[in-house]
Amino acid sequence: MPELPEVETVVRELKEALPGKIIKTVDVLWPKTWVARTDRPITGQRIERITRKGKYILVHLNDSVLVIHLRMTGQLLLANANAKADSKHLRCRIVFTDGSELLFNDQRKFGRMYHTETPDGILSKIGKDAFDPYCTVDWFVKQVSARRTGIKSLLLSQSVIAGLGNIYADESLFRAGIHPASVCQAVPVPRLKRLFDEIQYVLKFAVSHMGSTISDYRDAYGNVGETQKFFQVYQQQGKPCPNCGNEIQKIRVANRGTHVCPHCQILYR
DNA sequence: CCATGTACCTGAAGGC
DNA sequence: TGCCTTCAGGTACATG
Repeated sequence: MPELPEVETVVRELKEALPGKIIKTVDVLWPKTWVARTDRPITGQRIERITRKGKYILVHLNDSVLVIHLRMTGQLLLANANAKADSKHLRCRIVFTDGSELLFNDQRKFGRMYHTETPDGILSKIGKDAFDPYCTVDWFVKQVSARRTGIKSLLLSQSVIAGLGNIYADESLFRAGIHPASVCQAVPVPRLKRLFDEIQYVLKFAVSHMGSTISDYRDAYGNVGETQKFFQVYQQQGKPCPNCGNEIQKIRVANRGTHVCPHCQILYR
């Protein structure tokens, strides 16, 4: 489900609602959801601030950090809002001393909440967040042009740019005119620069439209996103390409469903 | 280093 | 109706 724009939308809402709250209790309803990597008690801790790197949400407490990944179907919902707990898929409930709650729903149970003192152990495995000021076009080109892997595979790996998933990788590659199965090293530098710009555009556009809802994604207030109304290739197979009118194809790249216009997107190998 | 397959899970959709 | 297969926004890990 959630890629950078969806996670960013939730983070912006949590930033408004959570700082200052004190954790009273944590109820874990599906044990694998909660990964304790510290012995420090979470109860009694105060929320200082909320940050994000790639698709990870960091809830900074006064004495530890809660690192959350929503994976495919995770939802963080602020109770007391118009969002109600979907009790069937509720995996974790954090209750605050003021009576409000943060609920973690997750139909497929892939999502995780890591309680740790050292979030770097998790975050150092991924590259730079797409919106990190140090994630520049020159840095991106240098990283990508040195690799021999497939371009879509690299974008999905989070190892260079963190935040893209299947939707925005397909949309960015389409806008840049690069076939997803292209080999990184073979893509001309001007094309890579274009790709960097399109990634920035696609992600910012999606943030400004509150992310995409295919089925499960909801923001912290239970609202759906709007970006799915603007997809150019994702789930548009069989429809005409907005550029050339040829049919959008659905193929398999990096073992993922991949949407492509074979006419507009050049295969570099 | 890289590609591929599998595992983790539930549920919707399509074929028969 | 029901049974079976496939697929889904993500990532970690094992195996060549």
